[in-house]
Amino acid sequence: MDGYRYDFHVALKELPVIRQRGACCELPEVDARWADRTSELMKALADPTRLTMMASLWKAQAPICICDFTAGMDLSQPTISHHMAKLKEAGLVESEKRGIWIYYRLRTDLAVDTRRLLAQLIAS
Amino acid sequence: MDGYRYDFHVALKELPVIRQRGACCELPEVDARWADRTSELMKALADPTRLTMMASLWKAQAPICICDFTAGMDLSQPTISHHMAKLKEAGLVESEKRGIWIYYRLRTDLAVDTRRLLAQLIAS
DNA sequence: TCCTTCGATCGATGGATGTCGATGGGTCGA
DNA sequence: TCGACCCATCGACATCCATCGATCGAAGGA
Repeated sequence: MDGYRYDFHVALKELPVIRQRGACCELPEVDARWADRTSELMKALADPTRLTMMASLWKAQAPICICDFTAGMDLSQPTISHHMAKLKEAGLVESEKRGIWIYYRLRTDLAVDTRRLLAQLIAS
Repeated sequence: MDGYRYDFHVALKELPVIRQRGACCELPEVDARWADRTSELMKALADPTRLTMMASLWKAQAPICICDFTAGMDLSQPTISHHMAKLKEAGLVESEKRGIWIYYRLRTDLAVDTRRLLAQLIAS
């Protein structure tokens, strides 16, 4: 690990900071747009139903008819539709109509970062 | 890429499924406990303030006094405290008192998966 | 042309969540 | 001992969100 940085296991007593009451220190720079964008992605994944949908699509590596989710998950059809719409709005999935059925799949143009994140998430 | 799996770019017309009205197909198995546990983690990260806190702690690689967050972020002191409590409840950070100050840092015993996830998230 | 199935949308509802002011306990310098 | 500072907690409030029943348009078989 980089010797110029503190290790995770650094003890508090080794802190080189001399505190004064009423005086605070600088924080590392964090891009606000990154935080907003990333929190939107996290919100899209912050639900067990949507996570299950994403994992199913990831594992299937193929489009899945939404009727299969409706039949296989213990939720009403409007709720399933609502969750899938959220995933679509977040840019994670896309849909295609085929007769009376609508198939969903992972966006084929997912960002590499996003795909790596999903791999990390679902493989764990 | 693994030839035994469908590529992400598989076209819908190549689907080997013959649909019948009223009949649905099986979904890939997804562990419900995984979904619940992971969604809790996503919830903890589904807020720009908390993401900024996590990124700060990650980048600093050192404990940070919560007074620095209170001074540096445009939110009230109770709100900052509330968000940090959420991160703590999610098992992402730990705290230690030092005089009148309280320092937070990433949990030293973070799961490897969780740490990899954070690295993936914050590096992007 | 009817009737069934599929799936999105609407409206309502109960619960979760982000935010803040007020308060109180803890710590330490004067 | 007193006052200033740090920070968690509480209560209140507005907003967001997951869920469902009802409804409607689209597609296609009978």
